[in-house]
Amino acid sequence: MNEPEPSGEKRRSPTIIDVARTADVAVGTVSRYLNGQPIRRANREQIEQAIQELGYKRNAAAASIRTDLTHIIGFLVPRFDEFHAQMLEHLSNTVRRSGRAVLSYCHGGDPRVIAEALDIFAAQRVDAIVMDGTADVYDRVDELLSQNIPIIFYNNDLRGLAVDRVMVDNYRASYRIVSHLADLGHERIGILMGDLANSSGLERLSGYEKALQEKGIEIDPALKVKGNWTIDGGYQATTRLMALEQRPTALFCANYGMAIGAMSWLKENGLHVPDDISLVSYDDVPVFRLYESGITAVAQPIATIAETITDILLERLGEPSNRVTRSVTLECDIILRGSTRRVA
Amino acid sequence: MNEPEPSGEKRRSPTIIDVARTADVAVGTVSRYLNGQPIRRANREQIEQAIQELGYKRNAAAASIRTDLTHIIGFLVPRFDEFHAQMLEHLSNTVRRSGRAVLSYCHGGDPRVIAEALDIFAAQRVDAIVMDGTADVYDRVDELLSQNIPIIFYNNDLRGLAVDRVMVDNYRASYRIVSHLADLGHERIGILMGDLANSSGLERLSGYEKALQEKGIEIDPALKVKGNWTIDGGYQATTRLMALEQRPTALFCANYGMAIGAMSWLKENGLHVPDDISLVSYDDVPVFRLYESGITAVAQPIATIAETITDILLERLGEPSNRVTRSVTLECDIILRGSTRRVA
DNA sequence: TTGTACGCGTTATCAA
DNA sequence: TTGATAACGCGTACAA
Repeated sequence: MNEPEPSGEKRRSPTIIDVARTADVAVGTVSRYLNGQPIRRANREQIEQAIQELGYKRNAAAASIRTDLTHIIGFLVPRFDEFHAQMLEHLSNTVRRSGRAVLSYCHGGDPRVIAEALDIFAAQRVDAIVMDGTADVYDRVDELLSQNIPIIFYNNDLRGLAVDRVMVDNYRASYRIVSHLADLGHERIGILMGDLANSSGLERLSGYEKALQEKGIEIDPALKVKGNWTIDGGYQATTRLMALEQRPTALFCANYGMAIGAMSWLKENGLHVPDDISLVSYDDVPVFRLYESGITAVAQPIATIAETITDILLERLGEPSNRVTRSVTLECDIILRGSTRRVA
Repeated sequence: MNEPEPSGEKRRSPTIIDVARTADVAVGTVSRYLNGQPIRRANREQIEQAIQELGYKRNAAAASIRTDLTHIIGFLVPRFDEFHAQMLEHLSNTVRRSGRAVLSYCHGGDPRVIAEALDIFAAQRVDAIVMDGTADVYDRVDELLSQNIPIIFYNNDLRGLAVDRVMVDNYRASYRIVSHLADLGHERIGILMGDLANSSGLERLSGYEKALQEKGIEIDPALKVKGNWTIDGGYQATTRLMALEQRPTALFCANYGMAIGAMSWLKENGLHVPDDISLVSYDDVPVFRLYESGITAVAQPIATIAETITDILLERLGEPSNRVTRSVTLECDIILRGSTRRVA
């Protein structure tokens, strides 16, 4: 349509052919140099000089078309909250050591965006996909798997798929932290639940219920309120819990966002932690050391999760494909601070 | 080396040729279909069925080798703290609307990693790069620019490069919030500075100084302490400030991380905000509503920053390259809460 | 509108 | 080791 703009137009990058010509060697030799294979010393120097001179940069797309390797890892999460952002940072750093980069996508819970993300990952031919497992992806993940793209679930699981998994023991950590509340004499413990379509949401609830059962505390359905992982949800949930005839004396927030929401409500209504109500949360963040007398929380081993994911990734990408999936479950720490108190 | 594993091997994905053969049309027709160009109705149906049947996914690398367009945006930041994580989330969502995805890299302040990231972006032939400007990149950015890769700086600037810029008015926001402290009668106001190699670090300091000058308050060098943007740095800086003979009566933390560090120190030492000391911070986060009586803070317009970046990006990628760079500076809001009080 | 054939920048093969 | 050349999957002139 337009006549070719001689200046300004995206200038053709120099190619391996240009390098070969400038260095006066064959393209095959340059390719071998680029891939770290041994070549004659004199040629190496010629090539290095030519690359420098031309400002040559290998075209990864052209390479991947032959090798079927892009050195890109797809990373799919619902949102970049504290937890997922930290995961991305750690994951970026661990996969970087093997020369890979992370293509991230954030779906906000929208199934269409999830499908879109997986399509893009497929089109980009990412070497592997790391994702927060969620119910809406079953078919598409299965499809990707059949094309032999390694997939690793973390945070939330989805049974029945031949993927690798790196999870934390949500059940046990919740059980422990709620037991702690019960040990302090709390019998009316409210839970701000995440989405129960997520395995972590379900497991954190189960741990809560188990702890109560074990102490012989009746489980009151009115004390189980959905907060949908968000600040707003946590706020609403707290509103409902505190409107009960028999208010809870302690709150278990199943993630950081909902804890913020709960604390907002409490603050607005002049209630203090732990004097007026005890509060514990999943996910430990730096501010939890600061708020009131400190918030007792479950600390997920984020660095270890990222390292484990990367280990599995490298193993998968190294070996000729091995269909035995790995499943790792890591323990969380309970960080005791001052947000709980004993009740009669 | 290994004999070819017939099963398990990364199965060849179906190609456009397979689709053409299955649909009994020519590859050109399929290609036109994929790119939304008009084709005969009967063929369209054949093709759609073939794609479905084969599970065909276009190979983006092969396409990009021809079009020089990858639909990938490179995103380079020092770390994924609250601010940058929110930026990534917003940026992901805005560029998604034009079918693009974000390849992110996190350099942790290491110049070698920065160089590595830019190399990878160049090799991947990203359509554009969005990055936090920093001094260590001058030459490499210039090189990228000469290859006509659009680059947009945000958060921190670096003069003398033909890049687009989306910044906030750090100077003015700092000036306003420090003036607020001065208006309340504070004369010894400590500043926890970020890295002065960053333009935002420098500008926030300048705004602080300007506010003091204007009120006729002498600038005491002892009240200006480096915190290097981190929690630890903020903690250390506060330690030094509070060890002064004449302690500050107010603290201006130049970012969220350092504010957390400062608040940690204050808490450990039994000082309350604002009764014992006033505190304001750059970067607004949800928890600032909660801490003590709320933290007065500068709120950056993150959504608008991301939208502006995307607008510029789309304009750049649309037009035949236009060398006039754009530079946008956005205003920040000052959110007044309860972390300051009047002094004699 | 459709089909053919070539080119894009790399890697991989094979003979030298 | 090296050079020559055939793939790789897709876009796109060009002729039909």
